[in-house]
Amino acid sequence: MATMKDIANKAGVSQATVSRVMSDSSSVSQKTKAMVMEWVRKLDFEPNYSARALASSRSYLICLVLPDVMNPYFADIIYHVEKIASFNGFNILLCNSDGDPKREVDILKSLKSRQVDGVLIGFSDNHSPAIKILRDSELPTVVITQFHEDFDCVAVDHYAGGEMAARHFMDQGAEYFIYQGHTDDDKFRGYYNTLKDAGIPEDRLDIMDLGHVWYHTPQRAHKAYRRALEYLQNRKYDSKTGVFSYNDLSAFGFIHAVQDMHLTIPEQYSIVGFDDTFMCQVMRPTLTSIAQPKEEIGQLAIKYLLAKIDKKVDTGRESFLLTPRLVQRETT
Amino acid sequence: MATMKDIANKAGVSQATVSRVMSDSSSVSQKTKAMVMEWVRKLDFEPNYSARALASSRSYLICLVLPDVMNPYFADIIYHVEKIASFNGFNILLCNSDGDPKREVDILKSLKSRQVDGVLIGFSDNHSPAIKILRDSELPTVVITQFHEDFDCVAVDHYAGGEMAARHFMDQGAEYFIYQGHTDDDKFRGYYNTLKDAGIPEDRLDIMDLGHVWYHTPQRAHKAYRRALEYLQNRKYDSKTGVFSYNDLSAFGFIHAVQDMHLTIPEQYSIVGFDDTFMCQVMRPTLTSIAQPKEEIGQLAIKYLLAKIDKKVDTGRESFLLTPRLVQRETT
DNA sequence: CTGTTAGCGCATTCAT
DNA sequence: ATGAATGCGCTAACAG
Repeated sequence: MATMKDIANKAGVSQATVSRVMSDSSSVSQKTKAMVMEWVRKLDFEPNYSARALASSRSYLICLVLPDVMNPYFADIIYHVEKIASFNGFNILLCNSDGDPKREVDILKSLKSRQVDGVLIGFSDNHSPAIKILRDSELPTVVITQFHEDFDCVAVDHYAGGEMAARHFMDQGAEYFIYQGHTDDDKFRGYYNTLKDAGIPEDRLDIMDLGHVWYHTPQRAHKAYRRALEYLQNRKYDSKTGVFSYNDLSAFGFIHAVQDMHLTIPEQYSIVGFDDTFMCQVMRPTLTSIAQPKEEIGQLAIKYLLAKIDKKVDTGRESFLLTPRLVQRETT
Repeated sequence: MATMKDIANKAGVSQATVSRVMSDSSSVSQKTKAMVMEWVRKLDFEPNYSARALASSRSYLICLVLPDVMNPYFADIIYHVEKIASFNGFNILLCNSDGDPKREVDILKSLKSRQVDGVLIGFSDNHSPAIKILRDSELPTVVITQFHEDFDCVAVDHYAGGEMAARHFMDQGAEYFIYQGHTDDDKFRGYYNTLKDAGIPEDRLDIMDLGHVWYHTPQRAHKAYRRALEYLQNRKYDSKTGVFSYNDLSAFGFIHAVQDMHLTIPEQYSIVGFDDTFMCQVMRPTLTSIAQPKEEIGQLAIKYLLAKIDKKVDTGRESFLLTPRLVQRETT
């Protein structure tokens, strides 16, 4: 590995001049610049990041902390973030918190010593102790997926998503409504409030709580399936029913239960998932789902973070609330 | 951020002693060690990685280069690799080559200047120009997923996988065989040779080439579906047929075509996918698939790489060929 | 426009 | 067992 010193010797200039050429900041004459660049090419020189980071406390490293890198939703985010980051000369340090606040704390503590330039994080929990650590670190940060008042955020309007599902069901003529998922969630609130405001009586809304986990496993679908089967077996009501699920995987579970009970989709049961994962298009029947603009989330988050790092943005808190979109398919 | 100097001042020792305590290598008296550690705790000291890397050329950074981080198969690998790496004090630098040799080359060129300690890579192509660069860099490297004679590898025996599919079909009484995918692949060879050796005439094997891409998109399934539909519409043969697909997504495409033609699974068409992604359990009918031991691949690869970095392993080339496993479900 | 100098925080060699 | 000194490769004043 050639160093600036090597280049300087060959080109007959000082090491500082080589540094100037590389950062092409301050003034360097065209002639010496050309000289230096020639040797940079000849010796295939690339500046040492560790040395640069040590001297300038700029590592060109962005840490991406996610609760579950296996989840296709986050995998999408990783892809778009990495793409733009690398395009701008930054590398991604990927950390999986596993939805565990302890791991999250450890990760964030290590960031300062890694001298990362910025952090992109999806918290495992909005009350994670990691939050204080991150705030105290004063690292440029952008929170993705959820909101947190202490940070700049790029999130999706889950409330609006719930609203969309509710309206869609009513448009389709549903008279009874089910929600699959935990109720401490904006998408539930949007769903519930919209139905209530439309005059739907409370006894026409059933809630099937499946607990909340980040893990993206087939067990999710199984659990939803079994709960749904049990539910359908004991059910007498037969007007058109809308089923809104907190994620696609659980929606598939419900679909299978409906099929096993020889009920019809979408005539008797109209189903809407959440996330619009690629499975929605692959499954039969194809699943109507609320799509989160994953590409936009990732791109916006990393672009905003890079701008913050470059001090191009610093006017206090700024958050982006992206609107989801209902993608209609065969289940409705 | 406290530095060793700060600790040294507080503890009344030299910075060198603090360094010794932190690396707990050379001899330090119990007393001074305790003193130092106390201040390390009090000041919440953590060594600066950039400085350490610069001085010792050890970054505790592992670069994971993958062709498609969105693919669930690789997402699994990322998860297991990150887990073990972080447990051992290493961080993961994640790079997506997008299956593009040019990007791959750029990534690998940058690794030296990043001073990464090791590389875990899944090549976009076994003839990628990136290979020479990586070889010349002399960085500790482990290649995952595929084989390459110039590197240590952790791969899966695709040939055996094809063999398993072939035998499985014959056991089920299939008389006609289809292969979906590109034929320049060991899983095809294993499939083909096994059938041939069993006396199956060549005209009983159809190949449906879908091209080879890393990208994991629903379009894959659509393409497979349309090709399969067209194929089935023109088909007269009606003995039991085994369909072996080079990945699960394409297998689903075939399944849908069979369903649309009102043919039966597994009576008329017996289908086996590859990868055993979680969709196999979620889809109806559930898909029989050749499972790659993803967890084992990831764990073995990173463990072996860490051992190489620690110079605990250096006895020439060593490669691991893991055996896949057929998971039978409803499609066979 | 360019060279000199002084660190950045740590590992490491050489003394003691 | 420990301190002093040196250098890793680069950035950032400070001179000129």
